[in-house]
Amino acid sequence: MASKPRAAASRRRTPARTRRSPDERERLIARGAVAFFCEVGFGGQTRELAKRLGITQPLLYRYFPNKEALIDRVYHEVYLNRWDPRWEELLDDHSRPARERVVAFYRDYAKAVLSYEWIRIFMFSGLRGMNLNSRYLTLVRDRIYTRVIREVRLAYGMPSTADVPISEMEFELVWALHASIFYIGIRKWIYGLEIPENVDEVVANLATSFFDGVPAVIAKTLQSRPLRSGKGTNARSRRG
Amino acid sequence: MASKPRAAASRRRTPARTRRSPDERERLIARGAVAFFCEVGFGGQTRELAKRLGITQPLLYRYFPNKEALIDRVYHEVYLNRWDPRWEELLDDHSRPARERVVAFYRDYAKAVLSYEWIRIFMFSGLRGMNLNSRYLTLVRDRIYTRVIREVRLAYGMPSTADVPISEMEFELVWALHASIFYIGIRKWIYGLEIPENVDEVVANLATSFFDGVPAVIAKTLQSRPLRSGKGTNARSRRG
DNA sequence: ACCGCTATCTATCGACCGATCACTGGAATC
DNA sequence: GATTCCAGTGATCGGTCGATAGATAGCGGT
Repeated sequence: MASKPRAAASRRRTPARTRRSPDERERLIARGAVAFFCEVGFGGQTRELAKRLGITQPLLYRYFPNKEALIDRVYHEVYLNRWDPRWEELLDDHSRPARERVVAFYRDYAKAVLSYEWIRIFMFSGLRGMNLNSRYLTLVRDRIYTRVIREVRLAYGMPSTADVPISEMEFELVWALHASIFYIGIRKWIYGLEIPENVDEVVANLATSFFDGVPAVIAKTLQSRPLRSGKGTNARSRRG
Repeated sequence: MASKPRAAASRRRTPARTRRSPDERERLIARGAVAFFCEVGFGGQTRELAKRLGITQPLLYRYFPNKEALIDRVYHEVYLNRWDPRWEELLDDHSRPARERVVAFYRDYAKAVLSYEWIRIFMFSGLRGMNLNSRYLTLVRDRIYTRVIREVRLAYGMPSTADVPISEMEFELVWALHASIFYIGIRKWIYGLEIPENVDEVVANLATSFFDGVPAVIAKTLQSRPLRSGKGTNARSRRG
């Protein structure tokens, strides 16, 4: 009975089987997987994902060997292709005032990062114990934070970062700015809180007051002893 | 065969059955559940939790009707009993300078909040779509943010919050401080990054520079138009 | 119009997981 | 030291979920 085809029925029960090219189907699945997993987390079920895609669950396994590969694809989809190389160029462009550049960068960075997908995938991958977050943030520190501090030093006539290495506290100040911006996304996309309508303006204010307020803080902290960091990812100091 | 007891075996196979009072066992389970779920997330399996507790999985169901009840207990264990009523008293204590009070509060708050359990449970519950986060943060805003802003206003001779209601941008400034502190915990307990050894000092610096930097920012933003907020949780303005 | 290829589907397997139930054995009571 | 009580266990059920295998149907080539 199970093997008997019931095609004799009057109505063809074509289950909306839309045949697509492998390339297109894979893109569709990858895109859907990003939307799906960043909403429900990586514990989401493949059947549910398939249902949202309008396909059957086994079809996923024609394009991805297993669920983990699908998740890896989501990571690549979200983490890569989101870094804008022009950010570094922008911060290096000495034809514009430093303050303007820093503010412009953070406005742009916030626009790229304060999205539902980015914020949630970032958190999910962090909680899952991936080291993708730390790798990404190491990139941010090396490519962005150092540039921002370099420009601040230059703008206020402080010694260049080549002469006096960046202190832990300086990094912490940039971290604080980064945090206050990123947390806007957390408030909205994770806590479900309302945030100001004009995020761009808030970000601009934060970046501006950072730039204006930094020298006072640095001057203050230079009087006290410097922070000792735990033996760390970023401690490149190899003084024996 | 299934019902036949195989007690005739030579060696007593007592499986470390330690009998405890119901109260104590429930506390043990609740405590273990907090440690377990905040590590692996709420998708963690009851069998694994039981194994860590050194008991069998069905025993969990003697003390909690189902997994969801266990999770609820974890929430209560972490969310409640963590709010310190003295925080409000501290911020209200006009015998000390406002700046000192704000800094002292944030040092204390950071000490309570920058823990593995709190940070991770907070994130997990947020990603799970609970509204516990927003309820908690509404509490923070009403009990803490308003007091902080009130004291800042007072300290700098600005109109009282009773006369001129707190602006969106003022809230955003406190949010930024909150974020820069909370994010230290995220960096450590979610991203697995190294953070400065002396967190207390960093927090003190952040709170101090917040207090010192606020008037300049407020003055600047008062010149421009105020932020319009999306119709929101916190918009108590009932102007029809 | 037929054929072959393969994208897609139906059916199902095996492991896992939350939950239930009847039984067990340690200790308190007499 | 027999009895009772109940914290704790072993066994298992029903549902879920990732993954596989064989059947089916849409499309291009001839």
